[in-house]
Amino acid sequence: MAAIDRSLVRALPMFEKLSDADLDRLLARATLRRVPIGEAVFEQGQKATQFFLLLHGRLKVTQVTSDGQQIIVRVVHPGDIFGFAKALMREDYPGTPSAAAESLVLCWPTEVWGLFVEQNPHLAVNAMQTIGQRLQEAHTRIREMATEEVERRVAHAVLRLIDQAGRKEGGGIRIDFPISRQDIAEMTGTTLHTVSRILSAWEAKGLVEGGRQKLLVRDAAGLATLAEGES
Amino acid sequence: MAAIDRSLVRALPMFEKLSDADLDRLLARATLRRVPIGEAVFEQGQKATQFFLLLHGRLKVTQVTSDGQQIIVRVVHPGDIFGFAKALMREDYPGTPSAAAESLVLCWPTEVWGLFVEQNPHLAVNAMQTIGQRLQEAHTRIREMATEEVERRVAHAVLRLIDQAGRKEGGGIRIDFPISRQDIAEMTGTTLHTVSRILSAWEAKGLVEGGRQKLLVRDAAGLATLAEGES
DNA sequence: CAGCGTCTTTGTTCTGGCGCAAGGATGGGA
DNA sequence: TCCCATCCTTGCGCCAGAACAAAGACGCTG
Repeated sequence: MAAIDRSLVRALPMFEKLSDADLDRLLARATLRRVPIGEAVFEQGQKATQFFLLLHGRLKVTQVTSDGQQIIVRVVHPGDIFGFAKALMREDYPGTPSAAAESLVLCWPTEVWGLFVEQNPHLAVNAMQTIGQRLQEAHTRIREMATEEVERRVAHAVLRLIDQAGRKEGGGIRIDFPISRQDIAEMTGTTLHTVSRILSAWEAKGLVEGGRQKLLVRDAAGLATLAEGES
Repeated sequence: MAAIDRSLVRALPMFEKLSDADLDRLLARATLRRVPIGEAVFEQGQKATQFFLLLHGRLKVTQVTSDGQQIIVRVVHPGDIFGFAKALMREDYPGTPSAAAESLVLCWPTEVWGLFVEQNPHLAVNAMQTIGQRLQEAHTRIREMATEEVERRVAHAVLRLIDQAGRKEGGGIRIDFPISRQDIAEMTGTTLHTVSRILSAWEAKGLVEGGRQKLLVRDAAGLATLAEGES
């Protein structure tokens, strides 16, 4: 399993209250895995045998419908745990997380989840809060999809992205991993064509600056205004 | 706080592994509240001071957008816990649960949540599974809203309803609480007009039977076929 | 640096379902 | 019993955005 970078793990809020001994015990059960761009950590429908923690990189979790349509359910950022289906009483993984950027993942066998939570109550509480936040986010998205039109949904999605994965750059905020129009379309329930048109319009207004698999937000405030309604 | 019907509580899966003594300790901190039709247990945005368990009846949880649009985020069924925002690190309630049918609710102050989980690990695990299931459901809904057209979404929503709140009745399955076209519209992200049209069409095909705030599903299988695609 | 696959842009056509409008049914309350 | 508040149905016009189509642009590979 090679050397697991303890400082990376230590820095995560989820583990900050853990004793060194407990942390070591956890890490002893873990394996480290490098995931190159495009590769999946596991596949939707596969039996859940492990759960994971993203140390570095970026994953997009997709679900495929029976008729082949694909959507992006969420984006996994460094420090997030994912794939803990077993803890939720599921036998299989509900989605496929694939690497949008070169990623580094910690893997534990599902049996360790018990250790994870029993031995250390914060972790359980923390995990619950995490899921709780995701639930909120999901509800927000449902509300957006139900009530807002496409342009506002895209604006919201982009704002969320720069919030979660924004890096300051001369004259704006860049989304810090490769993301295509298609991806944004799958996050907002529309088509890449429509997204492209919208981004072009925004670029003309000086709100953003596009590029192949790139997006730089020039005027986050303007975008927020747009997202909130009155265009 | 009057007499809390212990048999009602005992029957819930969430508490089945709890000792009588522990159960009593929990119930000692609870208050019982009757919620008449149309009334809200609490309001969206209100500070979270309590969490709840629905003993009897039916609640629909709505969220209102800044521009006044309303959607139904979920339906609370007997045995479900709800409004535990504090456990998820939120200060306020994210939605408004109002009674679709005369309801009976157990209320605990948020401080008791600690007791709830620490004293009894199953409860924590159970709560987490519950949230996990909701998260799944939410993702399913997101996927549906993103990829399916209105008729299929409505079909899915109705199927979920008869699954969660169906009561057998001569020649079909009835949704066991008052539900309007408007409600279904708010669950599927459409308008009551469209829902009405769809239900009329279904009625003509012999799939369902409508009525004021009523819905009887005559042919669940047919509906399922419709929901899955090939019309 | 030429070739190719992937990603993006932009135009045109077409349609699901929303907005608007009007009328009809149902049940509860006085 | 009648009235009134809700709730439901149905018709019609319109438009956001999907579907279809076809070029362009970028960047990687050999």
